Amino acid sequence: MNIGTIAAKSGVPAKTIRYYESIGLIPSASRRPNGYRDFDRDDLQTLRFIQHARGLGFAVKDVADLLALWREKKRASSDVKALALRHLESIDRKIAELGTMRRAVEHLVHRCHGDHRPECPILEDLAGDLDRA
Amino acid sequence: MNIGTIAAKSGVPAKTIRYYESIGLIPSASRRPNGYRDFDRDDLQTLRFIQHARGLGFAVKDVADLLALWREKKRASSDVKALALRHLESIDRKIAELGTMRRAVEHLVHRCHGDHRPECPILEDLAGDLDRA
DNA sequence: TATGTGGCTTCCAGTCATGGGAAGGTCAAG
DNA sequence: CTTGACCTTCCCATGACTGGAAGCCACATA
Repeated sequence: MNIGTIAAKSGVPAKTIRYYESIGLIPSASRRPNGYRDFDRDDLQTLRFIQHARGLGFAVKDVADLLALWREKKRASSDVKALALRHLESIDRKIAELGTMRRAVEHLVHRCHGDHRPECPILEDLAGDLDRA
Repeated sequence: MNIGTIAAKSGVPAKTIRYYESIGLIPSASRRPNGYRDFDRDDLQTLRFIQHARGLGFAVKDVADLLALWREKKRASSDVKALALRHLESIDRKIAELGTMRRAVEHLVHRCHGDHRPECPILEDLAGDLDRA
């Protein structure tokens, strides 16, 4: 299977597959006599695994750990769960941060008339009071 | 005012201030005979403005636009509001995306026993069914 | 057989918003 | 006079790719 084929089947762009190979996330694909990479069904399954994990927001480093766990038949599911829980917490932190921003921005937006006049509470708030802090 | 002083007063690290100067977000600071940058109260106000806007999640490019609007006395507040609304929408998109991830990850976490055994629904789900798609 | 098109290869650079650290000049205190 | 805390410029690294150049390879058509 050429890289373009496995890219289409896995949803991972060819460019990204080469990148994953270069950082060691996936093993180096075997080569045909003409130098082209040659992928098989195992590679496809690995790339789909990666694609799913990335889609859930796992960092590439975490995906590497998940792949190792996946291949390790003597793994403890607690290790997988711990990794996923850490990820869940990091998602929650990001959501909380965005929520704080969202409320602040929305508050500003609501106070701004949004017409042809220059007066704007958004800019006034951003400017703040020079003698305040 | 030396860069370290304005860094402390604005909350923007000295390193970042030099970077902002290099990309033209702030004007080039004047220099003392010894080559040190010399900042004044206007610079401090500008950096505080930037710091607030960045804290609300505005991209540096957007901050540049906000700064231009701030300095433009003949601005229309509708331009400021439009920019803020676009930002609000981008925040909402990110929150929605993270929310989707959160639900999926949480679902997996709940189904995983998390003990010494290797069976793990998280890995099974990530692996998917090779003959499915 | 020549030519075109598309796929494959490697390598370099850019993205975004910094942070780290090296090499070297400056300044105030002890 | 030497320390230590500043300041300067410069280049490299981050994360996770993406774009593009230069050049080979494969196959279909004229």
